[in-house]
Amino acid sequence: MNSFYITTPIYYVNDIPHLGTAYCTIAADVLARYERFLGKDVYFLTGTDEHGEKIQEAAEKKGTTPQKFTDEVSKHFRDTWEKLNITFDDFIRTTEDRHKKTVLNLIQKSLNKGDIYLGQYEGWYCVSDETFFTESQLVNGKTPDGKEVKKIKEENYFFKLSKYVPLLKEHIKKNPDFILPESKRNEVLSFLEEEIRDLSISRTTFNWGIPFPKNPKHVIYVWFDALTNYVSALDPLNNPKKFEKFWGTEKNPKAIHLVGKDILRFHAVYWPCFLMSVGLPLPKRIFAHGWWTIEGQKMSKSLGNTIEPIAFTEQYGQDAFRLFLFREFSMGHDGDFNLKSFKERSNADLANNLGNLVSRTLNLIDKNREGIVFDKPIDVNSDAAVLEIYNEFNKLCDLYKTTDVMEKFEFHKILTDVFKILNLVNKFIELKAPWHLAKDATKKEELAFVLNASAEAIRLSSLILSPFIPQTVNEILKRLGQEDSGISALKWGAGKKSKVTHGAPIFMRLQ
RNA sequence: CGCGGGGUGGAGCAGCCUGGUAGCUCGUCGGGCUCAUAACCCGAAGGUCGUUGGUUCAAAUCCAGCCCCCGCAACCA
Repeated sequence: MNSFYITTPIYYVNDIPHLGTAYCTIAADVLARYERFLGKDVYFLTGTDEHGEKIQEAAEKKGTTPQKFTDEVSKHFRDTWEKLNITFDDFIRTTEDRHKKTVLNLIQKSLNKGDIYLGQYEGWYCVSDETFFTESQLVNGKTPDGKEVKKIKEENYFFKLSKYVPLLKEHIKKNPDFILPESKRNEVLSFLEEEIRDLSISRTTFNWGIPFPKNPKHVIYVWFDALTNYVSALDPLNNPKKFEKFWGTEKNPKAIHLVGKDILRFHAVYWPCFLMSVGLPLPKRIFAHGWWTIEGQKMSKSLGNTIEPIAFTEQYGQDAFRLFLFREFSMGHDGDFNLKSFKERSNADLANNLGNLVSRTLNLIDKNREGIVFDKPIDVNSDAAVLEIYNEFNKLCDLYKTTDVMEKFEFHKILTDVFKILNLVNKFIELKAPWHLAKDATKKEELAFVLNASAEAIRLSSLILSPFIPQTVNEILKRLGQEDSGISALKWGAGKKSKVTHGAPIFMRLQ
């Protein structure tokens, strides 16, 4: 079945959307748009994580109920993604019925299997910080900043994580692309070499959450609750067909989880073990992306240096923002977000290279060929420069279509190549000087050839760029009189005869 | 011996897995073009790819040691 499932983490509602969450969500959006372009049936899931002690406290502070509080923040996330043109197919909230029911169902399965037991959680509690510390976090028997701690015992449910670790190790070793990038995979494997303790999966210290089956004194803690969203969104209880279609099978898993590096362990260790316990296939891939600093500094609320995605894109444009995120750094590494690089990158790629190429080409077609384009086949073998462009495109299209590069989030590889080709086209125009050809009545054929070839190169580049800069690409295709007809149009010569519209610059330089 | 990431021309990055002309953007200097968004094109200067040693006909790329920088309490992707 030609289906595809991509997820972002569900974002915790004690914060609002910022550069980090936008980065992750946009990356998932790029992949979702790409897969749709290939013609697949795509399910793109994002959402919000709404339970837990912090939410309960935050609601109390604001003098409201947790439900009202989460309704508000969750809506803010949803609105933000909609304004950013994120093409998510579903938005799950952990406070929804479909989610709660699925969580309870999976917990019950795990209970039935004997993988969950009631035990004692022991930890060092600091009253003034209201926080638990592990033995290794303590400094001279006190918190890192020197406060008193006391030992506390709490009754918790535990999940037999250790039981599944050997199976998980085997799975990771057998499937080199299960956890990516490779450095993160190694990190997980080395973590699994350590002694893994069973995981505490319930709490009795707060009640904003899903009550534990037959023991409502306990609330299901974040692991079993939040992670399960990836399954509950597909509503396996009510819609098993949908679930199978997008979750896939053991032999053909579908889910790609995109996560931040900070939550990799939960996704790469806890989540697969839960799935094994309840007898569901594992996801196809877990990809951990890096973090952004802002103007060289760590992003933090206290510094007040967070980037607010709506305000930023309203000022500088969504496409410039999207492109920068994936062009400047490779995913999986950390990067720095600074305005100077952002503007340089946008001007170099979007205004000077792509935008100006579109301008000069459309203008020449408009003035010298009555706006007619793609009226004759382009014989690529008749000209060395066009042949080079053609060959580069074939290589790139092959790479693009395999899905291997895109599904490993190696976006920068594709982007580097596209802009290299666009640069070749600028060189080609310079070499042929169509503005001279236009003055010579005997060179009409050659002029047609040059302009058709340039337009074709622009058309193909646009299609490849469409997941990354969808608005700009829409406009370019519109001006070229072409429709985005998907993968079938992604081959040299597929441009349809039409009349171009030569409008204002497609992308202005940023000052 | 804690863990992880990184050290590539002035700045920021790619290349490293699958050894074999060191590439991209910006910046600097000189030139060209005039269709186009002060854009576009050409040329030049600038790197012993952190360091030492090893493997190899050949190493930025593989192996070993060393040095330096960053992250590893919380908010947080």
